[in-house]
Amino acid sequence: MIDGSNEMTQQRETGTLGKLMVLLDLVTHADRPLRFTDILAAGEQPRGTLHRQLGHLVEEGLLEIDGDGRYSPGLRLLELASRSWARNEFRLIAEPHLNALQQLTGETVHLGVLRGASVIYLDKVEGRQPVRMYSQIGNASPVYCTGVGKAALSVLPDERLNALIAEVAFQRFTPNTRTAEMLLAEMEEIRSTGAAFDREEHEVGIRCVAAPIWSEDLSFVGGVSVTGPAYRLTMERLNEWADPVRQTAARIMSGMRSGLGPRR
Amino acid sequence: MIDGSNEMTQQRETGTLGKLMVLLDLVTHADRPLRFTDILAAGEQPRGTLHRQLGHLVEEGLLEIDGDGRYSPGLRLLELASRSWARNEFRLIAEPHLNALQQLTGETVHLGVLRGASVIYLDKVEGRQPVRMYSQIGNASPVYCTGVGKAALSVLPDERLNALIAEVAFQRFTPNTRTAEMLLAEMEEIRSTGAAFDREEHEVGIRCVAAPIWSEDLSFVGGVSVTGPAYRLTMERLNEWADPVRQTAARIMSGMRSGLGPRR
DNA sequence: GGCAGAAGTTCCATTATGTGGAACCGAATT
DNA sequence: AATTCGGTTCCACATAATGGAACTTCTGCC
Repeated sequence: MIDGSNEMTQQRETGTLGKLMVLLDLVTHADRPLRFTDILAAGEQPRGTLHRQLGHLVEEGLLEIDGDGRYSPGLRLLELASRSWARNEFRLIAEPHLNALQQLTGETVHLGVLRGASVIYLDKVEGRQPVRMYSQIGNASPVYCTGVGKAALSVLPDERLNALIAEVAFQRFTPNTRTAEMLLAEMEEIRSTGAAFDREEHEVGIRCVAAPIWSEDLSFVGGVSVTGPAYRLTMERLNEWADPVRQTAARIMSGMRSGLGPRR
Repeated sequence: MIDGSNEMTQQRETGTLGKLMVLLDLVTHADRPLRFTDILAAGEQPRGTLHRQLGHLVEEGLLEIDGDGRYSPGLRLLELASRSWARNEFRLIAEPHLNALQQLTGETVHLGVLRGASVIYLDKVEGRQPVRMYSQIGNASPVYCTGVGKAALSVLPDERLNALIAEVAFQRFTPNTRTAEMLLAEMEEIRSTGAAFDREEHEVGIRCVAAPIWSEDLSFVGGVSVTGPAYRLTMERLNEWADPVRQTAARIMSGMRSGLGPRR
């Protein structure tokens, strides 16, 4: 595995499971239930094979099929994830600190983890909003345009950083979205200050300040952030909050070391 | 497949996937990260086999392994579930009605679906409390001691009802928890009134009233409920709310029929 | 420090499982 | 009645999973 050029060598090394996961991804990523033919057309597998594979996934509850033969994600996924979330050590350690940060700032606080080239949100604490919106938890967002993502990148060694950036397709979400070059340039600043800003780079009108969280061996990299509407979160305000955010990150890391965190 | 006695015939019919799911379940159900040996001791597979299987699951992100070689559920599960939840048709249809019911009662409203002998909570709307998403969502509870569960059972044909009850191991959570016989006896009442009560049967001090929701072909069975502390939810209060709960269920069903629901 | 035992990893001949082309079915469509 | 389309079933074949055993790496423990 320590062959310098690890380019795209890792394609499909999980045998049967890999093929099934491709299907699962296909169905969960679709914005509507898919018919057998739709999936067949995706070209992954021949008819007979596909039919059996889908059958197995349905049997296990990972997919569901309705009367019209349309496939959607199954409840089993929720069940598995629920447990996975409830018992996640990192999240449990972070929870009280996130709450404290929310109280202090009054804005929404996020906890995220780097996974491949995406940030997965592990937790979210909002104020008293009566209206609950899209939960966000479990949601995967691109690294390069989220505070947590940029913060996480900043602690990676150059080698891993470059490898990761190389495999990302940069998409322009707002006029402020970073390109690969801009992102790399920004790393220096983030490394020295220990805080990353999202200046409406993912969504117009949304700003955020984030700090990285990482395990010693970098097997684990993530971050914590405060997010809010630009009209409330002026840049001065964001700067003010950089410090509490960094402190929160520091406390979580200290909890990980002393606690049950991913240690060696 | 149409062999009248479909008893326990369905064991392990999903080949390789089935074996992997057993492992996934094992790890997600454990209350701590498991070592290789722990899983080996569960006796499912011989060493070599198990090693490769775990490797594949880790590779796909369904499991994670820390520096100490301890396995826990992976982030990929959250990612998959998040999408599955966000786009769930049934949940989307129900959402506004759940909110309305919450407003009306001021108590916590749940939306659940029957899956095997468990109720999986699909959504939860609480009052002003900072919403902890996933606190309950995806959670699997026994059918026989939750309002939603009992409501759901009441719309099943006797045959399916009996089969289901036969395979459940009844556990006594509180002095009020129903036995199989009591549950069956109660069905008559629930069927005629269209409402099911949980009179502190799952947790002491918690009551709830629920109404069933089902698709015509019964491919889908669930329910909606209002839950709260016994001191606020007196039995008279619960009776008062039976009607709005039934109405909410009716509205959701009507939404399913006209909307994109699981129709034929 | 070195030894013993346990925990974890790798190997590879065997075989069970998944594969996929082709035939089949049934319900819409013309 | 004939045709197409979406879905399901079948079965000889190839591939991927299996699992026993050998090997390596970690842990104390003396």
